[in-house]
Amino acid sequence: MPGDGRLARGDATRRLVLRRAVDVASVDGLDGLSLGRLATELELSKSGVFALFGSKEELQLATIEAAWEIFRSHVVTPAREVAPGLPRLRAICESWLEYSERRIFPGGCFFFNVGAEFDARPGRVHDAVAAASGSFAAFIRETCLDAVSLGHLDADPELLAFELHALGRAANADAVLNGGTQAYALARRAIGARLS
Amino acid sequence: MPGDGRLARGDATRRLVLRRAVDVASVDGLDGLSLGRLATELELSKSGVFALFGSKEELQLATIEAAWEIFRSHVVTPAREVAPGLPRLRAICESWLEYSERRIFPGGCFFFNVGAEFDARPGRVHDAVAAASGSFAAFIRETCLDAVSLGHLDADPELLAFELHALGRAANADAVLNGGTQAYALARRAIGARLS
DNA sequence: AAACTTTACGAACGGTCGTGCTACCTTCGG
DNA sequence: CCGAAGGTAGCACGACCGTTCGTAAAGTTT
Repeated sequence: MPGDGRLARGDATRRLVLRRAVDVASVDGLDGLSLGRLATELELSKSGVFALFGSKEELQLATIEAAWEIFRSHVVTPAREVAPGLPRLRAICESWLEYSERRIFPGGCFFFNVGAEFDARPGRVHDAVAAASGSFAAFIRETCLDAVSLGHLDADPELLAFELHALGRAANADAVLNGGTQAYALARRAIGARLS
Repeated sequence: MPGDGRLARGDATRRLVLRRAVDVASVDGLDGLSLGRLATELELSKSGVFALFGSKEELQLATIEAAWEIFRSHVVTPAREVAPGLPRLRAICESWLEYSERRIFPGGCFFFNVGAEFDARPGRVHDAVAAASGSFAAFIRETCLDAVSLGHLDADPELLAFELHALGRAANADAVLNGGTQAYALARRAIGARLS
């Protein structure tokens, strides 16, 4: 598509940079991101990449937003199409485990990694990560509440949500750190026992 | 104490540097460690700190080892003094939660943070982190196995160990990221339900 | 007392970082 | 058809990075 005017408007380049940025950040962290590295790998100029975002922090924030869109499209949106309550809860857990296991981000769950990276640092990046993470936790919690109030389950919704979220993240952590898929099998067994 | 020969032998300086290094790394990661920063904060010369370790990677490995010693003294050793089986299992969980909650490392659990940081990167640092993390996981697993074979509990030991480890790490992650102590309360409830 | 090792320092290296500034070039509005 | 707007590149900056080298003390050994 030569002469595409929209390319000049930069949205395409922005997307190109961000697609690479989320992958890099999922492995090396948001601090591991560097303008120069992105520019070299994508055969752009460092100043061009810089001008697209204005500062490194803005690049980090844009990367979080881009990762959040990808996360939602793989985990949240599919689950929302399933009937509320227990079926949706099962769908959340399964799509999340697949999202981690299939390495949608090469370093495993993006938000697990950057959450651990910025958990104890103040600033806008921390807040953005916490907001995204908290938003997904709230989604699990609400679905647990639905499942209980619909009579699908007998449990404390908040406690159940904490447990399910914990099991998924532990599977991601163990699998990425040690390799193999055994952690996912353990998580599926534990989740299944809780959602029987 | 002027004229203390052992001080000159550098072990004291090494300890001084490592004590600061584990704290810095628990917040900013092992990549966030820098020779210059450590030297400035401790009022030493950068080359002096460098000479103590020989390379940045060696500093990172030494930092992991120092953190592991601290971790063991706060979590593993106290639990080992408790009777095997269920009592020891309870002790592990409680001492680990206290270790996280009391911020023995200012950024929360050291191995949670550096585990997430290096999970998807190859190299000696990754291997050292995985070894430490795996060693503690094995300790939990063995204690679960004892508890079951002693008749204290009826459960799949491996699954139980995975669940307990997951709950603790999730409490650490949520508490450090969002502040507050609610996550620890949730974890204690979930653990208590599993160890009844 | 002389020889040697260890500890720590200061200066400097090549490199990369994030960030400006300037200029080119394409696209778009009047 | 022209001028404004904006994406992109080139270049330079100051700061910090890990690393190396030479050197001055201090401690240990002989």
